[in-house]
Amino acid sequence: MPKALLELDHFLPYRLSRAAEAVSRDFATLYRERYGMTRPEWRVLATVGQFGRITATAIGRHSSLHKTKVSRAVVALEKRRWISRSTDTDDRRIEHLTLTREGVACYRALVTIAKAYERRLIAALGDEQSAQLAHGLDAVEAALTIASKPDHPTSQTTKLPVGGEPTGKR
Amino acid sequence: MPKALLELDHFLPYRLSRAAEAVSRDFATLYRERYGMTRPEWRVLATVGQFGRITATAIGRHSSLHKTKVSRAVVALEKRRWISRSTDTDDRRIEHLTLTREGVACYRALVTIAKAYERRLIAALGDEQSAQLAHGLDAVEAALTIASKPDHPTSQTTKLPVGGEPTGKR
DNA sequence: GCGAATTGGTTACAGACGTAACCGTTTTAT
DNA sequence: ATAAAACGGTTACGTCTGTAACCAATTCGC
Repeated sequence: MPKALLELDHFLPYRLSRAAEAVSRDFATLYRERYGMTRPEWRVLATVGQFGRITATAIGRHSSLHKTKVSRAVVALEKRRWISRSTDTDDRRIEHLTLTREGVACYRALVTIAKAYERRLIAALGDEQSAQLAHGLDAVEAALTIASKPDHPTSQTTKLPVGGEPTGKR
Repeated sequence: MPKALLELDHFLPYRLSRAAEAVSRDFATLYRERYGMTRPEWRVLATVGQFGRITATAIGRHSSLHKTKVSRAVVALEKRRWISRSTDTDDRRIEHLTLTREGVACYRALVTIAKAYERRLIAALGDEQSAQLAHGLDAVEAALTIASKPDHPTSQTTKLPVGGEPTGKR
């Protein structure tokens, strides 16, 4: 019978969550202090910036954000005049989003900040460990990032296949 | 001049956050469906289970949970009669937390589930990549997990030291 | 062509969150 | 000895979150 004890600080999901949170929080201060942006807003801006012209659902798919988060972030960014909408002419449900001139300026600044941060992070980790981390993350994504239930909350992540049964439950 | 574009899906903090979220969410279904527990409750239970007798602040420190989350989770777990409190006799501010009999039973079941999940996860990643991931996470923790401001929100994580200037970079 | 189902996007609501303020207790400094 | 500071823990409050319900526009099935 296996040890009835779990050391939380060696437990992979916990460690992953913990590390991600620490990095996220650290990085977030950079755009929060400077631009008063929230995490979803940063992601949406980054995604619109990356694609130039994109719809809300595509943003959600690409940035792993729940549709309501995207919707709210878009409203906020629109209010700041960083992005603007234009309804599609063929399908009037669709709204295309683009950066305004100010939006582009802000995006450029944020990209610079983001890249600088990533460089610093990688430097702090060391090239060796950074590469290992990247590989590990690749594997995680491969293991449970699949186009699953079309409606699922954050979409595109699946459960790990269940092999052996822990309890007598079925 | 560096490319004014950031590919979000190659951006390390994003990838880390995404992977962590996917795993967390996947794992969470296991204790949520079975026991109707929230993430903070799971962490608190796991921590009390691991240490046997522990205070609320120590739980927060050890499980990277904000003190209010710990407080609320403890209330919830107490209501389910899975943990119980006892005020310290020497210092009446301190409350020691322990698992009740039912709490222990539940903890044991959850540990089994957790370990099984971790095994499945590691199997899905492959031993090689799992090890790399673990090393990468070690590095992240080393890079920004330091006993910092005593009051800081989630405590014990620091900012990355700011070194060179982004603009004038070679 | 027309009702049912689907889709893009927003919103109402209830719960979860973090900040800050707080209470009672202990420690520190004088 | 006592006032101030520190500490363990809870709570009030405004914000953020996800679920589900919703609206309008489009597509599907027949």
